[in-house]
Amino acid sequence: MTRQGGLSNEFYILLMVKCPTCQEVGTVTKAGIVRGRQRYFCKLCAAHFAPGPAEGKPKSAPRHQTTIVDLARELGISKSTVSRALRDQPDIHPGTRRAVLELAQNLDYQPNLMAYGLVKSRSNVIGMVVPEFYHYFFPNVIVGAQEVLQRAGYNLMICQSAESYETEVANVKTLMASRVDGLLVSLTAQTNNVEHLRALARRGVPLVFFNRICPDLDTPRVVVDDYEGAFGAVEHLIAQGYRRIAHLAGPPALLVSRLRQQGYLDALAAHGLQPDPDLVISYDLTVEKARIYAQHLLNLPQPPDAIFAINDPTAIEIMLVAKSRGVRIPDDLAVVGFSNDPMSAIIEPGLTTVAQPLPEMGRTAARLLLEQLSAGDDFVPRTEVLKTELIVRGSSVRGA
Amino acid sequence: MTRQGGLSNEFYILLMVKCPTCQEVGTVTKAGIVRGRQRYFCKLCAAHFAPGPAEGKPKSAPRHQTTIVDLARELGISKSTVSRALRDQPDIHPGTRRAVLELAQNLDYQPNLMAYGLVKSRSNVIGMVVPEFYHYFFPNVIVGAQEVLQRAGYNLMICQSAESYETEVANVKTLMASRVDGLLVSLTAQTNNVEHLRALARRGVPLVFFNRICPDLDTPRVVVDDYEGAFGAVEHLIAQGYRRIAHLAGPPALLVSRLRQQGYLDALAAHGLQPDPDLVISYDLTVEKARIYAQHLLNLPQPPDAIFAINDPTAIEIMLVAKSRGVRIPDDLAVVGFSNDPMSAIIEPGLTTVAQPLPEMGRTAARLLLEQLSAGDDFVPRTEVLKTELIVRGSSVRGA
DNA sequence: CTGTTAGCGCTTTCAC
DNA sequence: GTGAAAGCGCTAACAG
Repeated sequence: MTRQGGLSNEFYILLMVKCPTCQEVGTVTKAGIVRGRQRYFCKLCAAHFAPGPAEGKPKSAPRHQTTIVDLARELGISKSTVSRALRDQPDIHPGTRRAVLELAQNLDYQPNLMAYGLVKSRSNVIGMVVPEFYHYFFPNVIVGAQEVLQRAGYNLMICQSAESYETEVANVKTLMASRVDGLLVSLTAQTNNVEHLRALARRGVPLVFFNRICPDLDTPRVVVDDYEGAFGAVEHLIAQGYRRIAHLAGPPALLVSRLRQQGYLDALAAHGLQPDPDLVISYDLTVEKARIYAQHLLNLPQPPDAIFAINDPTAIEIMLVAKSRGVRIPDDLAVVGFSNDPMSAIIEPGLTTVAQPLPEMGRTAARLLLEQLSAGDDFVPRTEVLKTELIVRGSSVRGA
Repeated sequence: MTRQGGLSNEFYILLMVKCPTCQEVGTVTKAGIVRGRQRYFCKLCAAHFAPGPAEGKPKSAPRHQTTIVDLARELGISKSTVSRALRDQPDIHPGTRRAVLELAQNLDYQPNLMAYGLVKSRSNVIGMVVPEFYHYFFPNVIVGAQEVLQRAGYNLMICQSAESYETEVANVKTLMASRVDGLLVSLTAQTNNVEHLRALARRGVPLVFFNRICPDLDTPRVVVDDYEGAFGAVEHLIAQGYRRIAHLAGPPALLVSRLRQQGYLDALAAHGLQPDPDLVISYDLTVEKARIYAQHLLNLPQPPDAIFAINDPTAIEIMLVAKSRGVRIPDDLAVVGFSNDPMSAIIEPGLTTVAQPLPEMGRTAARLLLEQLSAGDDFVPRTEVLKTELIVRGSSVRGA
């Protein structure tokens, strides 16, 4: 019996004590675990922390899952009749149906989706590929997508590409091996070859991109109005009196980056501000780089008086750097992010940010996929553009 | 052609403009989209935002996925030989193997995992049921679990029970219908009937609990040392001179809650402090309730001078409430959380918290499952206890 | 209304 | 070395 956890030792004890978990006082009859600080659990609770007794373990596990053949045999009818009864088909004797349903219930029958999928050539599983799900963004999109898909009888299989192109390709491959019925994809920041996806699209595999969409593929897409959101955010900064506005942008490979950057530039232009190339930096969205570029911007001979960041994690990193240097926000420096990550409400001052309807993005992507699934070749791909909303907080309002 | 997004209108334009996306200047030849603020995209970019032309769309999609029969036919050999070649079995002519592998490559053959699963009675999919994945906690556990499982050739199918018992039961059912090879489970806060899981355990379905474990089931488990972590956190508060220490606890249904609470109580006792029942409140982990109870505690005739919270979201809510009332942290009130959510480093003052090795928890749970998968009935369940670490920040250190 | 038959894509004896 | 045949659990004609 090996142990990998942080445990040190274990032995049997017999002692009158109070169990720290359930408060029961009595004789400790089971293995207790000794750690730096000694604790004695009651029988029940000790069992949770000690290796199980393997007592009642059925040696030859009755691993068998009930099948329709079992039901048929039991009822003395054919398996096709069982199948029909189970799927509520018209031509079936009510009595038979009732009997089947009842037995299925009793024997805890669960249809084997693999067998079902094999004959129907569909898995009822949707694959999803996201770059990461550490942050606020993707988990919330996933939640929305799952809501819609679940309701439609689909399961979600989620893979994270970890912002790696190779992993993304591998993920897609794995999902296709599982014969997912469709794919929800948000590209990595380094994906510029989309042959792995183009091949699927060509083959007719339903494909929906969201957020990190693929410009070269004629598939449905869900995005927020990044351009508009960025434009509005920068316009807000200008309205607040900031003039030397920098932009910490994402990698140009992402359309999102390009659109937000263009929104930034156009907003400056619209208000007669000359863009300064020194104030626009594209980076790879890693925390370390965010810190470095924030430092860099603040070290400039003529530092910016405001920074519009590609997203909230970036903006927050900027704020932390600024604060650590004694740069006052928003007096010396305004900061605006993108996403309305909960952190933006927590940090002080609050971070002004462009909110995106995340679960709605997931829901929309899922709906688009379902539509495509049912419409088949008649489906005409389209792009859904969701609205953003500027959330103004202290980081961009002087004297607030 | 219907539109659901926030779009208003669309029409065709012909104009010399600069595309806001790619900067290309030229004649706009494609559908542009008019919004509140007008924008004209270049041909390429416009395509992203306009409904696709459905031009090159192959009407009768060659949806067919290559099978081993295709390969066999093409090579004039039997499908069994192809099967053997594909899975690198011994008795096969090197030349045949090479030919098969090459053709498979060319025809982009992907084994059908459903068919494979059907004959092997295994899906190579692991199911996971988590209460939520909005917060920091579960996504990070998932990442760790996925890392290990992926490497072992398994896919993860994740369901969220949304802290609802019924949903949890439904999730487990769905996953079992997909014939997942094993289950990674973290219970909802309201699950006190575990028959749905006991049935699986009895049937020999590999089952690992993590974090929100099930005390009544003799399965492998992964937890952090909640008792110890809580004890240490409260001991720290005492060392800092706080004496009237409250505890905002989780629902007693969760062992995690009970253990942390006991750690709290024992730490008080160990330092000769009398626990005050008014200062211990169990709640359901919803934000609204956190706020209410935080208010309640601060409204007490004799309010606490410190609060140990069941987790970081709770602690942060407490801090927000305190700050909004002008209660100074840590002078008037110390706060300690549990989890080391990134927010705890962002909020001011920084939140002292008990860090848990999240991805490690996922990895350990996955490893335990894999072990069980390969050991079968010989597997002896055990509980892995991971270490916590107290991260001391400003919220609990006076004059810091 | 129900049973029979074939087959989804793959692995696996068992022959040759 | 390779092929033929059976079968995983289920659905879907096609007969009765």
